[in-house]
Amino acid sequence: MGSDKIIERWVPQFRKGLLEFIILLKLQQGAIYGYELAIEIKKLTSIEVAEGTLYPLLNRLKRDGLVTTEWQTAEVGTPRKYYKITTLGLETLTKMKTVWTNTHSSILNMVMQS
Amino acid sequence: MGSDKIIERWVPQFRKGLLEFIILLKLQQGAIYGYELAIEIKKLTSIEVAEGTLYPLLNRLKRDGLVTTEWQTAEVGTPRKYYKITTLGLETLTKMKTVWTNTHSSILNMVMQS
DNA sequence: GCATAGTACATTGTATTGCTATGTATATGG
DNA sequence: CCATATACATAGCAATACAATGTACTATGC
Repeated sequence: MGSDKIIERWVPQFRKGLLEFIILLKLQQGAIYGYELAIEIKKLTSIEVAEGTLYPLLNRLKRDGLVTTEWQTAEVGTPRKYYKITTLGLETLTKMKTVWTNTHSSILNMVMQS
Repeated sequence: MGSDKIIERWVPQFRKGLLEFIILLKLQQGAIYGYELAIEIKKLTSIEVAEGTLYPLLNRLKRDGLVTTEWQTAEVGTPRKYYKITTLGLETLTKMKTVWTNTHSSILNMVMQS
């Protein structure tokens, strides 16, 4: 098996948890609805989030109180469910940033040593 | 539920996949056995790897041809199984470094914007 | 009118994988 | 002897990314 195949299997695993972090980062900039969020994430990180990944994840964030939701209907178009980050979400995000920063510097050290 | 509790649940998810990357990074510096590897990872990254996590993971890496193993017996002490990175492992590691770097810069951009 | 593509949300089932718990065996210090 | 540390290993559980599928509305071209 080539390394490409291995990477292909690894990347989704690598993303686990990371997606939650990325979504909260994006939500920090303002409320957004699911479909737009998927497009934004792809634009910003080149990560293609499947809808079967995104919606359950957003529901988990809501269940845990990190986001709230609000339906918005317009005269035209399908109703959109907007997600907004809560105080708890912002608190959590701050801690995630710390974990990310620490992990990054550890890994950077290991890369340097090699 | 407080943000600490949420982070506690998030961190293991965040590590998924990352562990493989960290292990290959360490192995790049030379062969090492499982028990020592766990201690090294904790020292380098503050990540406490449970043995029930580490050994299955090392076996996966072996199954996929990223590492080879060799038993080494000494006059005293328990025999140790040394893990050595293969060419395929080094190839894979290079690609993982790229993914890591790209992801990091994307996230950095999102952090900046906020 | 109507077909096609796009927008928007949602669920089910599967595979992967980190972790807890547990087990085996050897070595060492009190 | 008995606790602790070293060293490897497996079984079962829980979390989660993803593919596949479904519903419903809108926009565009013909």
